[in-house]
Amino acid sequence: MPKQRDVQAQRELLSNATWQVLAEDGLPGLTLRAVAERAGCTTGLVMHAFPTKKALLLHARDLLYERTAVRADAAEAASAGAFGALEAVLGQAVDLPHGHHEESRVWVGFLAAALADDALAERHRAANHSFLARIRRLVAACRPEWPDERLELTTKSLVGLVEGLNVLAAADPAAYPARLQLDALAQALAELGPVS
Amino acid sequence: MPKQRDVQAQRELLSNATWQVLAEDGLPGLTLRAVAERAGCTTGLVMHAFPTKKALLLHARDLLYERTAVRADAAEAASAGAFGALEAVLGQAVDLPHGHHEESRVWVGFLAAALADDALAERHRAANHSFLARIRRLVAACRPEWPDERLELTTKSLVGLVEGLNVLAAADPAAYPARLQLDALAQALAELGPVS
DNA sequence: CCCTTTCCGTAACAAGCGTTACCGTAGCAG
DNA sequence: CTGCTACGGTAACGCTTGTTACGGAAAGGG
Repeated sequence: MPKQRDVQAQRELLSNATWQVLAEDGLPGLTLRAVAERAGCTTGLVMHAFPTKKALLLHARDLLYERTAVRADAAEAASAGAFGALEAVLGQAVDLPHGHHEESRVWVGFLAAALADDALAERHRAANHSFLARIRRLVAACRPEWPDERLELTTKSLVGLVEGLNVLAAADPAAYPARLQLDALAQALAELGPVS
Repeated sequence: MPKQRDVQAQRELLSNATWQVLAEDGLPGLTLRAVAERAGCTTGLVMHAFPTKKALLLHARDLLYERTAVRADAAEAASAGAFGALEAVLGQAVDLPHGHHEESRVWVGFLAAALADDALAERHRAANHSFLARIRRLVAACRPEWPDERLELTTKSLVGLVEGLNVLAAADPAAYPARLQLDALAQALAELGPVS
């Protein structure tokens, strides 16, 4: 039983390197050699941890979704009441404590890649549907009397606003600072507040 | 005075081909050969019309901005009153009569490219600032009594919502149909309606 | 009708890509 | 300490990329 490795740890390391390259150099700069260099290894290791570049991208995309889901769970659990949870979950989506713009840039990169790759597109849709379901559940808890149609409209409006602000901030941080994003979110949430 | 060509018409043709390739094959498929094939010529013509690939992308980006500005002007001119103009301009941004998803895909592609290219990023910012100024002017006409801060917040919220819905619809058309986008826009515009 | 001059398709270039094959090597079993 | 085996770095492969150089063709002036 000679040398053994931790395949899962390697994949996580490489996925993290993928994010960093994607955030810094964008989609055209996302090459296996750049990822390997960022991870401190060579393409040999990358191709032993993943069969192909697409597999690496899919794993990195899945890991991004898992981490955002964990963060949203934490934000929701740390809040009191449905409205507070809604504020917390959406708020952390537009104002991450660390590396916010970086994550938005990564998100845009994956989105652009998904427009040309069905597998990536499906992961994007799954992640977005999961996020939509979470927000819809919280909105329904705030306004139990609302019919399904209004629930869906408000949910998708909130998600659209948050993702739109993130996307615009990624390309123009000066025009969309964190404070403005939070204010915009608060204004959008006004109709859902506990005191109607 | 031998053979002469219409350089401007060639550039427009190639920029249109660039959009089509970008919409269909995404950013990774945007190669000079693909653009040339789509335009019905060879790379020779492309490199004679533009000195480099980046120049082609910049021209295509500028042309996209000009056309959206023309459409917005037309929508604004055809409307009665500031609120009607606001509805028309934002409405045509989320529900284009022809090739809506295609244009959103192109927009996402240029955005992703801009994250790695300063020149493209500056064009994106300029276009977005122009759109912001237009919306802000119309919002101000609807609510002259509002202070600058609220004007800016509402303007950027509206633009964020519209662009967010467009981006999400580009990757998941089934979840964000045109009707839902228009309803979401109408809800966001409710506070600006002529009858308060 | 010819000639000149511009245009543009052809084909090659170097560089970089994802991927593959190979072999030195590092680490555990005995 | 020795030997075996999975690991991973090296280097090459074929392909595609953006870009360049060149030559045939086409069109307007004399």
